[in-house]
Order: sequence, then C-alpha cells, then structure tokens
Amino acid sequence: MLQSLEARGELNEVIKNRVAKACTLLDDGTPLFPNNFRKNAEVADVEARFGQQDAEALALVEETFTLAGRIVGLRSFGKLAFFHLLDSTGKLQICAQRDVLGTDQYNLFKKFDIGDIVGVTGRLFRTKTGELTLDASAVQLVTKSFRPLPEKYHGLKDVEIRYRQRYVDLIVTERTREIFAARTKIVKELRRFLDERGFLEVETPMMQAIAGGATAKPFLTHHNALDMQLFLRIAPELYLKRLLVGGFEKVYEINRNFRNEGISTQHNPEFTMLEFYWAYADYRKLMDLTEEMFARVAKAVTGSTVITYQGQEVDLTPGAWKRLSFYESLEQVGGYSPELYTNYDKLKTFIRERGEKVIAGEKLAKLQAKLFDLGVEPKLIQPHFIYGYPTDISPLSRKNEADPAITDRYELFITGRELANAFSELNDPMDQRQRFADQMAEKAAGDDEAMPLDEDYLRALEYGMPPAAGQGVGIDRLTMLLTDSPSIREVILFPLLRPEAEG
RNA sequence: GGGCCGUUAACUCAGUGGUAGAGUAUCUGACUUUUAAUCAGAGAGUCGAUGGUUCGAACCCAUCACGGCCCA
Repeated sequence: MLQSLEARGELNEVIKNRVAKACTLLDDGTPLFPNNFRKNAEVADVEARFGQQDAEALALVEETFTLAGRIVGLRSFGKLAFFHLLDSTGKLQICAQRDVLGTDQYNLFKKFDIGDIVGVTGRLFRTKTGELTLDASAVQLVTKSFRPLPEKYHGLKDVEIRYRQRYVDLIVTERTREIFAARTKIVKELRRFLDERGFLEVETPMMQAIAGGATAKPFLTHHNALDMQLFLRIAPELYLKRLLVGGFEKVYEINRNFRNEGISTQHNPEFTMLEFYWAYADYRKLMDLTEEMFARVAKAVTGSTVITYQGQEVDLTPGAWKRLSFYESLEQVGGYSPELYTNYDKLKTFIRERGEKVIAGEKLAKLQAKLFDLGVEPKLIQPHFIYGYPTDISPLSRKNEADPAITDRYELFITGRELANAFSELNDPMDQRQRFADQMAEKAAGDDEAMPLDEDYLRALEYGMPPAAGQGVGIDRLTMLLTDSPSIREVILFPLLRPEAEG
C-alpha cells in the first residue's frame, strides 16, 4: 500500500503514522479488518428512545447497547476521551474512560484514529452539558482508516473533491447526506403516488437501435456479438406508448436517460426521468394530477407545499398554479407583440441580436421557442403550465382540435426552469407518419437533433393506441427544487467529470 | 466552443519579485465531563504542469490540464 501511495505521490506523514500504528495493532494481535463484530442498535433508535430522558431517568436504564460507526471529532483528556460515533442513522457521543474500560482496552482505544470504524458497547448517561452519551465498557476496532478526514470545522469545500470522492463528502458533510436521503424520498413518494392510482411500473430498453422520443443527440455504443450499432436512450417515450397499444392503461418508468450535450448547472449527460402514460386522459387532466403530485412530494420532503428555493418563496399548493398558453406567455410574460413573434425576419433579427444562434431554414415555431427561452422561461418562478405549443416543435403531440397549428401539450416551469413536459398523445398513425417525415426533412436540412422515423412505432400505432396523456418529469431538477440545490451536480451522487489529471 | 475566476501542507486558507506561512489534522508531553476542548513543544510543501522573462518567480508572461460560475 505504501508503495502504491508513494508512486501516486499521495504518501504523507499522516498516512505513514497511521500505517505504523496499524502495524503495532497487528503485532498486538488486533485485526485491522475483522468481520466478527455485530451491533445490536443504531444511533437513531437510541436517540428516539432516550433522547428526551433526563440524567436521573437514564441512570435507571441498565440496558447496554452495541453500536458501530466511524469516529468523528475526538476530544481526549489523558485518561478520558469523548468522540462522536457516526453511523448511517446519525451521530452519538461516546465517552471512553480508563476507569470504565480498564487499562488494556483504554490503551487499545488510544491507538484508534479519527475515521476508524469502531464498535462500542455501554450504558447511556447524560453529560454535564446535557448531551446523551454512551459510556463505553468495551471498544473494538472494526475497520482501520488510513487516510485523514478533512478539517472538522470548515469541512470539505473543494467541490471537485466533493464530486470525485463523494464517499468523503458523505462522511463529512451532513447536508450531502440529507440531499441524497431527500432524493430517495422523492422517488419513493412518486412511486407511491402513482402506485396508489393503479399505475404499473415497467422497465423499457435503455439500449435502442433507434433513439427516439425526444429531440436530442444520443450516445452511440456497439454490441459486439450482434455487431450492432446501438444508442443509449434519450427517452423511454416510444416504448411506453407501445405498452399502451399492448393494453396497459397506466404505466410509468423512473430511470436514466442519456443526452450527448453540454454540461451545466442544469444538465448532466445522464439524468433521471419519470415518464408516465395514462390512457383515456388528456393533458388538462394531467395538469390537475401534476399539481397534486408535486404538492404531495413537497410535503413529504419539506413538510410544506410552500418552499424556498435560493431565497425565493415558491408556492406549490394545488390551485395556486398558473395556466397560460404559449402565445399568451410570449405577450403577457415576455412582453412581446404578435408583430414581432409572427414576423419571421423580425424575429430572426431580434433573436440574433440577443446572442442566440439561428440555423438557416429554421421554422418560425423554433424561433418562437427560442424567444420563449430568452424572455419568458426565466421569469416563470411560481409554477406555470404553459400549454398550446406549436405543432412544428411537438412531433409526438396530438393537434388541438380547434387549431391544428398548436398541440395539446404543456411544459411545467418553476424557478425559471422546465420541470416537466406533457401532452395528449398523438395516436393517429397517419398524422404521426407525416410528423416523422417533417422531422426527417429537418434532419436532412442540418438539424442533428431532429427525431428519426421509427417504423415499428408506427406499426404499433396502426394496431390502435387508446387516446392517452403522458408526462415526463425531471427527477434531478425536482430534487434540486426540493432540496434548494443550485446545481444538478449537488443532487447526483457521481456527476460526470473529466478523468483526474495524472499526479 | 467563448468569457471570467480558481488550483499553495491531508483539509480550510493567507501570501503583488528577495530563504514558504496560519488554523485544523498529525507526532511528543500535561490533563477524567469535552463538543471548533485547553496548554507547551515538534514535524510536515513538486506553491496544478511545462516553457519563458529576471541576478532571483508561488508571485510577471505564454501554453496546457482539472474545476467553478456565466454565456452559447
């Protein structure tokens, strides 16, 4: 181990000391990585049972507890020491006294380091300062730690180390542990919400021969035995809708999508989406369901439907959500006139002047979408459903019956970001074939994000897909919102980073 | 892809051209109720990398790497 550390230039004084100490432990017959230790309690249980009891009440408790965890924050006084034991449920103070442990056990304890995983047994008491503490009558080394933990007060600040060595971040940053616990809670609560309503959770292919269901660049991979080019999926949409054809009326999937695009505070190449489809419903019904769903999850995670994100209050209480059509939002929120957004040349100039790229031959609807991104989206802080998107940029959505130039589709915006995309599904195979054809034309014209034609999907529609509404919800962004995290990397355990520089 | 900022001890950070600093952590000693324990002492560095300017570079210049924020 020393040689490999030396070779990587990571060997320092502290590690050398710890290795030397470990050697003396081994010489004394103390294994560094034993597997015979068994605990019988967890910090949170102890806290829950005795957290409220005073010193007198605790003195009457004869039960002993055996806990395991990592030593964090050691304060030593010669023949007495206090430290905190961190397990997956929390922290508990441990008191190690020579008079209680005996000289041999105490001397053994003195060889432990901050960061070591240890087992302790003892009774509970309350210290002079009133903290619930376990008075150790036995200690055991469970796992030796050779690397020093970051500074106890400032913690780990270097975001690069926090993301690359998330294991260290999780040990020392309580907030990080909270965020990922919240993330799990969010996903569980979404599942519960959908399960209660009869939705069936399914898993559809992540490796797809045709990457459809969204407009995005895919990752390419290869299957050796079949000698076949495959894409990592950009969306599960077309497979989930095949299941509607197959007769499942309510389905959902929570899983990863992969999009080969830039990285930012709101984009990670792999991200998690909830997509669900509901037969015999339409996009209006989904709006109601979504308000209820978000409120439910917010309440489960934060305790309230009114939350704070980066200092701004956001009201997720059902009924408080605004509904605005796409064109209304351009006028009312963006302050743009129809003279601007319906005039192709004017709009093109306007957008270019504001630094957005315009590709030659782009349709008016695409320019309108860019105008929306520029001047409307950032202003939608409170929850807004923006509905009635142009048909040209909604190739899988059902056309509005009164106006075929727009679709029965909405996007949900909160804190100036898109959180969800939903629509009444297009189930007319002839219309869908035409939309794919339009997309292929755009692809030919140079739009490398345009959707490919999926012949098998059309075949499925030709068997008949019931009218349905479906929605995709970005789980990472929802987690950002509910954990008040400014960057998507704060809510992804191992965000994508370039390889570490050598040496 | 572009702009700005960062990279100094294990961690958090000072250090604007003249021998590399502090706190924490570590080691030694004292200490049985601390919780950023306290007190005394010690050790610990490829100043991200490479090149250049200079008598002399952590510091100035160039290139590169990694990261952050903003823009595309």
